[in-house]
Amino acid sequence: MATAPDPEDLTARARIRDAAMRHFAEHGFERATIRGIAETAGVSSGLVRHHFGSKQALRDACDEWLVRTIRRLNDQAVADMRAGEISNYVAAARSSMLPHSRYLTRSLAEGGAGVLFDEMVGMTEQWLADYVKANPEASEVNVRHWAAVITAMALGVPILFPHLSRAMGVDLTTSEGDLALSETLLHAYSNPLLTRQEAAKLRAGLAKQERGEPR
Amino acid sequence: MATAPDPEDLTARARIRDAAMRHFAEHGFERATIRGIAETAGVSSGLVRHHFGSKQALRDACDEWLVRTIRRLNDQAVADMRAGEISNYVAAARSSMLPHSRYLTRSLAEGGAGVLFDEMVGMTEQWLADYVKANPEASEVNVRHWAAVITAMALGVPILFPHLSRAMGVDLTTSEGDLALSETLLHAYSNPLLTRQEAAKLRAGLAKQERGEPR
DNA sequence: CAGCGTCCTACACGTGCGTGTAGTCTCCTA
DNA sequence: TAGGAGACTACACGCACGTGTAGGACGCTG
Repeated sequence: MATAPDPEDLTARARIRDAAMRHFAEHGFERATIRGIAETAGVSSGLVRHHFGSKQALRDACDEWLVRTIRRLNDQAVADMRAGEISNYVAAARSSMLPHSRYLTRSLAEGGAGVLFDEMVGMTEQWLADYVKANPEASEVNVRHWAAVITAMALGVPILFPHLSRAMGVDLTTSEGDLALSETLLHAYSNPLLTRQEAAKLRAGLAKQERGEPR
Repeated sequence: MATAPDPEDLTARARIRDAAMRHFAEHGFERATIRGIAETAGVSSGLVRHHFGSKQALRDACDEWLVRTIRRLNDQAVADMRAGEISNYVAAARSSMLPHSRYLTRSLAEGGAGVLFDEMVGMTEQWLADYVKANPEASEVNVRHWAAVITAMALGVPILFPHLSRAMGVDLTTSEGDLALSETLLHAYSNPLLTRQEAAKLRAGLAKQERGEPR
């Protein structure tokens, strides 16, 4: 289960990248410094520049590496699931994302990691295609739009993790907190806030407003 | 309907605060500069320091002003709704938030504006209390937790606005985009992704895992 | 009018940053 | 063994930033 490090790892380049991901995750891109990253990696700041050229390029390299890593983990999880070796795809995806979630959410919130967002939307879209097949009454919507909105909403949770933790009154980094969050998420995903009738009514209101009704 | 500016407005202090909100919203706290804010406000950079003391204090003042403003608009919307003058509370809240949404979402994503987040959770919690009264079958969850999660998820949409816009293939800043987003949101809020049976099953799995099952 | 507080500007200071440059060391290859 | 490329360091540059300081302009109060 231990994620085998890339063969190219253990090199200074890999150490720099790992350190950069930690610093970007913890302090954000702006506050993170090349000198700090270099120190964490145990190299000189010049070497960072030698390997990556610029701070922005270092960030791009981190994004790209994360895309590759998550894609690999996802492919493996899908294969495991196909082989019947694993039952809970969501849990697998979650555990593969978790070590990088802080980096990922920061990058997303800062407007980066677009490729990853799109990829997640794509995965969700595939998932929803099956869902719509089983629930034809939900097919009145553009599935890609739906997938994008669901993805954005789902990402709101890790992005606002500190706020959420405080508002819930539970430290979400503990296992109790994780359990409480998981239960709440299951509840949220299984309890619609609007009935289909209410939604239809509001949708009609939207259309009317669109036709020129003042707000 | 035009929001009357505070009497203290039009002063240099107010102009600085407005400019700061624009810069923080557009560039984020780190990238925004006091000199740039001062230029936008048409004053010297020293005056910014004179009125607010430091960059962080300026940010705090912006947060505080936004809390006051949104609270005022919300109270007014509630009053209007009680008086039967307005039908759609969501639309009212949305339009009152919209001008500040970029500032708000950036601040939230950067870990700030905690007071506002908590306040939104509180509003959602009140709303959910009514909901649970009407739907007693949904009462097995901690309502505060539920409110916090819903709030975080709902905020994921504006926080990831650019990503969402790109993934949907629609410019969400246009009225067509706004309509598409609204319809998708109504769909998302009225179509649960899990049945209550599925959720119960997964919840049982969670409990089992908690009791020591290896992942 | 004198005094004073407030609003406001101009300008300098120190710092930490990303970046640039020159040079050393190590290892591989011909 | 010569040489050359890549890995790596030390160090300096220049700049933009937040912050500090000195002082002017205005208006109010005695």
